[in-house]
Amino acid sequence: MARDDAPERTTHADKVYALLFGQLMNGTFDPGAALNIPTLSRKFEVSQTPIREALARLEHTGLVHREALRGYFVAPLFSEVELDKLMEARLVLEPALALEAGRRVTPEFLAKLLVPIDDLLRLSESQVVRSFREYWSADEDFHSLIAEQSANPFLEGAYRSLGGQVQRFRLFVKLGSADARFAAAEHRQIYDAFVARAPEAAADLMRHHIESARLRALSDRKTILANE
Amino acid sequence: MARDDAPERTTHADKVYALLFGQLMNGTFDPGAALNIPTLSRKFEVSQTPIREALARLEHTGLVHREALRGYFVAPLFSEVELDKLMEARLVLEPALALEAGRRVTPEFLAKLLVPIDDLLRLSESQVVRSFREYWSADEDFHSLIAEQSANPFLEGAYRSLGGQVQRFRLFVKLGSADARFAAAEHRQIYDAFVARAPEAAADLMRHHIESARLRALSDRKTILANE
DNA sequence: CCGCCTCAAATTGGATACAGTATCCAAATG
DNA sequence: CATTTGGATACTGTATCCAATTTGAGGCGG
Repeated sequence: MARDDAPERTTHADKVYALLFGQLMNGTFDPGAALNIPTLSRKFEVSQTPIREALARLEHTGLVHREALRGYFVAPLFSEVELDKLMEARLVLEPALALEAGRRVTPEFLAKLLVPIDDLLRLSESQVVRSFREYWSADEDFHSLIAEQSANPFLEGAYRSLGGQVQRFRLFVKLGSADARFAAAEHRQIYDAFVARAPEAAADLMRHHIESARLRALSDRKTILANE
Repeated sequence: MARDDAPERTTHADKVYALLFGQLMNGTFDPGAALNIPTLSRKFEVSQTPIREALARLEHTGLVHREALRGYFVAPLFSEVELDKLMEARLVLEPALALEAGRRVTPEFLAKLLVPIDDLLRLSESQVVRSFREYWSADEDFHSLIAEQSANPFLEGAYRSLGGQVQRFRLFVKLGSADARFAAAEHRQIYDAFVARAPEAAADLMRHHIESARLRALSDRKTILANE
């Protein structure tokens, strides 16, 4: 009994999944907070069944975790150690993704890749204070497009299995616009390597980019006390 | 430490998950077969809700996939191309896991690792024809223990995101006992590198092991026509 | 070949059973 | 008299079931 009887191609469970995903990304919920099903059911005005399914599917993103017979909870924030281990994992995966993507460069890929690069550059040069989400969205798009272009679903899947974690990182680290400028420049160098059809160079530059990001993250790290 | 002294507390959803997982691993279902919820509900004698939850959780293993408004299906078998890409992904992840594990070698780790190594060796020398599952279980345990010892939950998670895929591979490739002998020997070499506290050597040997396995898989490859 | 009809299956809504937790009251203790 | 403690009770939330609704697919007649 949907109140908007438009021809929906999406199920309630899909909509709840998307809504919760967005809210978790935006930090709407406190880390560790309980996600109890009857409350969410009332909040989203659907019954408990689609909520339950959406939560089950969110579990593998790392944004939500489940304790048997206790329910679902928002994943806790990262410790410094975890942050470091995440970056180490990215250091393993992303150069390999860049290498494979570099072997499959197409004009369309280059065109699509330019969008998040320019976005990040523009944001970093803007005097206006922007939300973290904008920076991260541009950064994430860049890395995500490369993962896609690797043409290896398993490698891409392994990268995406870190995806939710990467976003939780977003809530823990304050990225200054100076950092964003560095990142934008590094993205551009990787792009240039793609243009030059130099996969190994792209992989090396990606390794360097992530190592730099890791250092920036560890030095600039601050817990989020104020809101965005 | 919660100990279940009086009532053993497992939910129906957990039991259904474990049962389905085992049956999917054993190839009880045909690839691509529909897994419809009412039928499973009758079969396992529980209602549809725990079935639904178990399937949602199984989706992340790659053993099962879902099409919106059409239901759940057993994942299809691998093509040769996919098999190759899976091995490529393992080639990225597993040397890195071996490297990290090699930096954290403990006597307990070595002791636990010896078990699947010996199992595989014993199986490969046995004259009796054994089921694929036994070979694969020993092989999987070996690699899984190393992933665990890496002490990087993200890297380990990325490896495990391939886990179900690795098992689907099992249904596609016929591993002869000759191959198992090679694998057992290679496992032993990696073990020796761990004993010698030589992480880089362990990583190199792991790379070599997976490359060899890849070649063996591609040359020996046969679709499964007969059962185990 | 096309549209209608029928059926099976997914999806959803709500009700129930059950367990764990918090709360409150009163008796016992210092 | 204040404080603590035992236990009963209310409440919250998960896990489960079942019934109702909606959608998709295939058969049948035009």
